Amino acid sequence: MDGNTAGMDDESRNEIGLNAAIVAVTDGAPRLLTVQREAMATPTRAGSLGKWTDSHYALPFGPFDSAKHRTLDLGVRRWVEEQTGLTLGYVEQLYTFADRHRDPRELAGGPRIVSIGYLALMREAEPHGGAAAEWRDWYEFFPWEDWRDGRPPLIDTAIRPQLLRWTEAGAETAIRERRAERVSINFGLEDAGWDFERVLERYELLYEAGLVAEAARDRIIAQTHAVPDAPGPSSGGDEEGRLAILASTGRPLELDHRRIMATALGRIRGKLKYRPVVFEMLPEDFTLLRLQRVVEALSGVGLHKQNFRRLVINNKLVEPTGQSEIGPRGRPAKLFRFRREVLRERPAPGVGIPAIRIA
Amino acid sequence: MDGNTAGMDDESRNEIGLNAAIVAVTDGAPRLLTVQREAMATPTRAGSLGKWTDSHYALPFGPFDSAKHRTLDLGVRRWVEEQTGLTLGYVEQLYTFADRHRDPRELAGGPRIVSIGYLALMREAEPHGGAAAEWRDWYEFFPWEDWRDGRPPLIDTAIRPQLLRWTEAGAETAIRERRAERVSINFGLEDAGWDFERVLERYELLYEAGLVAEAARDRIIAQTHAVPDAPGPSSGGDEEGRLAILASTGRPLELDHRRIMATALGRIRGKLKYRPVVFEMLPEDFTLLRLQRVVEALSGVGLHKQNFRRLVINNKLVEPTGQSEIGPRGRPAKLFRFRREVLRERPAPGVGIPAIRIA
DNA sequence: TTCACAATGCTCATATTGAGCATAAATTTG
DNA sequence: CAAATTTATGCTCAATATGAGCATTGTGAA
Repeated sequence: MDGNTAGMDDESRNEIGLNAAIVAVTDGAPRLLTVQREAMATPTRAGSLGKWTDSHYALPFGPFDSAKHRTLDLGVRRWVEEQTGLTLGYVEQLYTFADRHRDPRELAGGPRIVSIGYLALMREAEPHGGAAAEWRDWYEFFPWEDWRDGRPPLIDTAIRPQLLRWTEAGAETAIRERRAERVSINFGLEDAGWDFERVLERYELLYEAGLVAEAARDRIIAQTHAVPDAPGPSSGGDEEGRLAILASTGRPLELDHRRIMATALGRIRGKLKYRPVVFEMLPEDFTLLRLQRVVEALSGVGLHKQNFRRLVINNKLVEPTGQSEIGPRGRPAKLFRFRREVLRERPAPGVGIPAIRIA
Repeated sequence: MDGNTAGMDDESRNEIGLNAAIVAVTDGAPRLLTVQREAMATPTRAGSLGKWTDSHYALPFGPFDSAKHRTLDLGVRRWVEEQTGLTLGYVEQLYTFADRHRDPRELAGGPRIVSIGYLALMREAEPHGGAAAEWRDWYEFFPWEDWRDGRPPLIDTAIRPQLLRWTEAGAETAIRERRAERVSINFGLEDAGWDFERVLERYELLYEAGLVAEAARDRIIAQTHAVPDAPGPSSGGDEEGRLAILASTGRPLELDHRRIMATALGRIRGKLKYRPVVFEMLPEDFTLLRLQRVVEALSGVGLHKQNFRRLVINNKLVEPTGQSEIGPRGRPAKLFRFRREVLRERPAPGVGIPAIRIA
């Protein structure tokens, strides 16, 4: 170790990509801002990835440019603005990925990409930028994460069986046990054990088990380019069945963008509980039901209306504006606004999502 | 946006530094692993930084090398092993910083450094590596974060007065209001409002207000090198008083390492509550008091013994081993071990630190 | 008027949490 | 050796918080 950094050789210089998972909720639907991309430079055998083959959605992204960008998040803001015309408000860094053999650009022979993910929360607004920006329901990408109407059946019909098969296909006992434990923790049978924040862990498990389209994609690219030491055709199990379920494990995104999105989803769900981030996604005034719908959309669970209302009011997170909103039916709902003062009064104000209890 | 990345010019290539905040607890003292460094390449006017002038501690760190390192955290593990001889167990990524004008190497005319921070948790063990590795009590670096014996007096005697002075020195009303709010949220008067997780926010506030040694250091370096557009001598206020308190705002670290450490501390404190990470820092068997001391050391608060015990036992986080440990005095304490099964049973098992309540 | 439909208000049983008092099992002291 | 001291552990009680429902109140529509 030599104190100054002048001695760094070229190997230690890297390309840094900035990626933004931009999220909003409209009418109770959680949405992600995607940009449509012309067929990427990454070759895939057409049709081999099932019904999502033609889905070339990506997050807004671009390289970090230290000459132009004073900080990382200013870089993100700039790229997003260029690509979608949106000016971001609340922005938060998620995670930096740089795994070898997980990026199609690298697999295709390019340099290693260091990929920094960002989360941005938006009030609903139409994108009006260049690259065909478009909002899409985010449970399209993570169908197993939406529990608002109870446990999604596809977990037990499609995902678990394949995961168990993968578990058994492990070469050694130790590996099988380790896999079994991960499956049990992340996709366990009892609803009480489902941890809504482990979105990334679940996605990673599916990727490793070869059950999401990106895994198949990366494998194919690696084979095409004969990348040494790359993920081979995954260990054992029937390739047939595995490919068959790709269609039910959601829509893929370009590059490692679904991984970034998984990180984003997990982060939001966690943060919701102890920081008043929801209000970044609501208009100044809102009804309590509207607030509840946003929380439900993000957290993926349905909530008890009266108790939710009691919670936010007792915790003094909101205050009535005095006005009401007349709906198409039913009693008019009072309007509320966020009480910014809580930030000063309480350490960790959030809209606590009640845990599903163990019996 | 052009789909492939071949068009990236040199500006978008960056140096990436990997930094590890390695933490352990010994006898109730939370400790950070530091390496001693020969005088850094960054010139500082000797003596100008008060009593910490001669303190050249740093975190173990080194550049990310995409040829040698398969993933970022493998890179971290490698550097730490080389520099301290320690093999890391639990490792978690914290944050990636790349602000212009916050790194002495860049201020001194070098390229922009992208700095990725990692947190590692260790069981107590002696470092036996090269670079004079050494454990140091981490509240040396953050004296205002240790509330185990109540609110640290230096908050009100030294820090707040200076922060308030800084607040009033704001050029415009809007700036002053904004500063006042941040001070109130982060260093508020009522204990109930103290959020133990906002360690980074507090450190950043002190940095911006010029109240930590690193801020003075960066300012001096920037002036020495006549960096354009760099943080000038901070706005208004008496430079005297500000410099005077540097001695009481803790020991500095090289580069941006105290910032990384602040991130680490905040992260641990948050995670403690909902993931059983403490057990990474304890031996296989331990007494409940030992467990409690570790939690207290990390979280910075004293806990009610009986209630703490009830909490961990009722939540089935631990199980008795059947054995006891005979201490120098008093009734022997039963030994317990971590019940790994909770990971499968409950979504977010942790040792909940009771919040300080609002009246 | 009477309905259907939401929003709001309230109650009740069941945890969970905050504070202490009380007891048990060693060691040290007189 | 008995009493005091020290630490671990057990238990109780009041105050809150949470989970589930039933009840009531405004509105527009039939």
